[in-house]
Amino acid sequence: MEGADRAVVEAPRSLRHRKKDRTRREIQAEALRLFAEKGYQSTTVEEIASAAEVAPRTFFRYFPTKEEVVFWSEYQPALADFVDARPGGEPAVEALRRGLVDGLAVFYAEDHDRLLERVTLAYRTPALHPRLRQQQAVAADRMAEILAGRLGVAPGGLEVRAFAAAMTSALWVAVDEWQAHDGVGDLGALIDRALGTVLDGSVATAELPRRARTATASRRTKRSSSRR
Amino acid sequence: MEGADRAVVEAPRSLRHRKKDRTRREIQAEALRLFAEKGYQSTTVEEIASAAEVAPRTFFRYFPTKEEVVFWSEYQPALADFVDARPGGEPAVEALRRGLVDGLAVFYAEDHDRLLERVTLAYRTPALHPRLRQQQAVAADRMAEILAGRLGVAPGGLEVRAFAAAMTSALWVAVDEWQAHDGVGDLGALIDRALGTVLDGSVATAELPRRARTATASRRTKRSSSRR
Amino acid sequence: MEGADRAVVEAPRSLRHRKKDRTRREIQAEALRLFAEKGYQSTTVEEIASAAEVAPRTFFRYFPTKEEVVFWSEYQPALADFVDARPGGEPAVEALRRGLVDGLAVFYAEDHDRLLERVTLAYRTPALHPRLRQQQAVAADRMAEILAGRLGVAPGGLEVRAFAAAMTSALWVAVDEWQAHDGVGDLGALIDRALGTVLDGSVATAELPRRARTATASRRTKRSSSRR
Amino acid sequence: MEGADRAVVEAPRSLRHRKKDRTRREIQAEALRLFAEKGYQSTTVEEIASAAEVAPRTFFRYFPTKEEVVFWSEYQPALADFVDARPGGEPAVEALRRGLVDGLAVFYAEDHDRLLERVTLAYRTPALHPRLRQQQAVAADRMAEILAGRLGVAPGGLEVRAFAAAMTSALWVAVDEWQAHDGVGDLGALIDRALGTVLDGSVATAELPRRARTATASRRTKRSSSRR
DNA sequence: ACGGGCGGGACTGCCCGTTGGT
DNA sequence: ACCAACGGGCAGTCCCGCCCGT
Repeated sequence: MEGADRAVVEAPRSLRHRKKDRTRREIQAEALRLFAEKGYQSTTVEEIASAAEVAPRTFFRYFPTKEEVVFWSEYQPALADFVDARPGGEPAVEALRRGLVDGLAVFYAEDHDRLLERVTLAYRTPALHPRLRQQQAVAADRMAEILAGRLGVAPGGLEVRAFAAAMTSALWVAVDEWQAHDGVGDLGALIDRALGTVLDGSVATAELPRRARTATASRRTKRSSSRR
Repeated sequence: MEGADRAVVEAPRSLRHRKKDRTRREIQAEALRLFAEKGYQSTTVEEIASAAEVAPRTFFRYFPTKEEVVFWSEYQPALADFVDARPGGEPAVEALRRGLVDGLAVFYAEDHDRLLERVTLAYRTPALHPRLRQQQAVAADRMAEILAGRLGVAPGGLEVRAFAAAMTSALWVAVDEWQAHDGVGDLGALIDRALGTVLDGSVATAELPRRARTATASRRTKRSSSRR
Repeated sequence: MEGADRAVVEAPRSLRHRKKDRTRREIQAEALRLFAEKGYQSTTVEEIASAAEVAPRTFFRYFPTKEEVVFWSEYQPALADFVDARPGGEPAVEALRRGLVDGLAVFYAEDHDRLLERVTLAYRTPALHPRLRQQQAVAADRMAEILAGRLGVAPGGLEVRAFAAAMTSALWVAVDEWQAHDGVGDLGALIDRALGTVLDGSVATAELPRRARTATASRRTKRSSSRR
Repeated sequence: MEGADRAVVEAPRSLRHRKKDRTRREIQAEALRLFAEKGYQSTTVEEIASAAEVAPRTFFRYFPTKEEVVFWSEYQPALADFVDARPGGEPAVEALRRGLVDGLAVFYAEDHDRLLERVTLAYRTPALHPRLRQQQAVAADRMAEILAGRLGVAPGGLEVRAFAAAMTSALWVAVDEWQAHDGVGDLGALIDRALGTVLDGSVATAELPRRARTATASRRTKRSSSRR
């Protein structure tokens, strides 16, 4: 019961704060609209500001960078927290897997379309990838902390960090796959497959079939840079 | 074995290219000197250019961005290639682990100090983290290709990508740990530990000790932002 | 003699004013601390405000500009007033010279270190030079008024203004010299030498030694910009 | 003969340079026009840029600050150089006085109106005073160098610097007086009076008439801040 | 009066397309 | 024909003003 409270019911903010949040939402809405219309790169902050009827200077008061307007959400989901909320009896990996699925329920519930819009925009805009990866890095750090907590070890240890980073990376591959199919398909199942692959060494211990060597070599040439 | 050769011995470039590389090295040397003196952020491209006695515009002809001057190396080692060069008989995970260690031998051999300087600069400069993570993402993609090749499956599959991403992430944690200790310590051993942690599931299946639950909960409040 | 008193003993301000002055001192103290740590330019008003635990807006209520926080002093000495306080029998130039020395006694007495800190900061920070020179200009105007009063002529006259400006300029050169040596050495003596040089014409009427002409000409090329 | 060359005939610049100078003149012309129309402060750089048909960014390539557009002149007169050009036989003070008058001849000759416009704008716009005073400070430093050269002493000496600063200050009072009367009247004569006042201690040694004391005191209240 | 929100203008840094000179 | 310089564009930061509510 208090668990639900913690996640959803916020203290009724002061009127001042409410107004600020409204402005922030307003700016984000206009920005996303413009991004959809003419692309992220070719939309300038000045255009966003004037569409939202604020001064350019004000835009930067609400969002420290242009990227942030894509990544901000009024209910910061913090996937890792759902892992933290799992009961203590579960093995770490189980808590991790189930915690993420718990989180997704909220994801799906709240404003599904807006969320999908932001995620696809982030994944499909090269200029946003740096920021996207930072998000992942933060998530990995957070995950390491939580895991360390569950296991009773120091959070800075190589093993914990490595494991947390590996899990988080696999997770994001699942999200990538999900958005690549425009959000159709069950994200939970994708995550299960992604994490599972790592956990049961099915891929790891497989041997190389005879003919594969050459196939690999020929594929090397058609790499393309995905930068910028 | 000739596979490894292919990665290292380059066709002797045309004289033209050699001259360009010399200029590139020159610019990089001046840039790294200035970065060490006054920091990455507070060194402007203009300063680098004038120190290297080229026009600012010319700087960008040699390096597409300011970041690149840190990441460029005349012998791009491409860790993934060393994995590719492992004999076909090995299980995938073994090839991966040993391939990386092979690569490190080259790393250590070639201009160890300059390399360490660039790596530590990249890891300790927040402004360079985005580019650093992109490097990792590219490595993960490459790894997925190679693994897919060895296993005879399509490189875009969720499972392969997830596994490759996970391994790569763990790898970079090891590198981070290594540079955090200023390059003392055996990078190979660190990598072994990092990858091993993921592969043998020791962390994954561990259960939560009795007292840990509460410790975790109490730790939640004192989170500090590690951004910027 | 009571003239001197008038300049120093202030009516005991209302309690309101006292509180304001205390806040002002508080802000100034934090600002000077930050300036010493990270330089004037790279310290933002916002940082100062938050260090002094006031709103940024409030900073500007106490100090009209960021510069002012360096130049403000709770006992504004107003050098010129000390000249004004000299007895009427003295020749103008004598009053001027002695008045300044009188003022310095107070300077030295009151919080010598804080004063030196502010003065050296002002002199060594290019961004503060404009404000510093304005200070000098105001002092020159005030001096012209006082001289005009002593001589019974209009204060706007060319001659009086020129003379006052000349004296004031020479005075500040002495101060500059003093701070350049970190405040060691007798400021009074430096001022005597500076003013004396102007008054006795020793420099003015000296002739050019034989060889100097060419030396001058050759020196012209190696001028370096001292700006910024 | 080469003396004249040095001052007037420049090496015929490359076409590139000529074009740059033309653009610079163009920007300055538009800026001064706008300043005259609507005042310095209320003219934005953006307006100037668009009037001159360049990008705002380009404005700053030509003039590092908005102030500079007022102070720049294609033939930098460098008053001090004219002092330097006086024959070696003259006493220093005589060279100084005559050198300045020599310089004025050129001033008057070249585009008198434009010059007067810039000078009056600078003197009558409080926002430009800081920059104006910096100009004076640079002139004083230059003067100290030249005097030191003529006298065969080090240019950093207190006496030389003090004397040079004093002379320069007096000089600028004369210029101020001149512009205050809209440029009518003989600037040369004003300068003679200003410098003369300092050199023959007429003001310095005068005694205070009986009644002056009180006059001074009463005047003290009506001081007004000339800031901003 | 005091804090806060907001606006605005100067200025900088990175990066890129174009053009003109050698 | 190349290639450096010129000019442009956009994000972002800082100082400081105005107006609002308290």
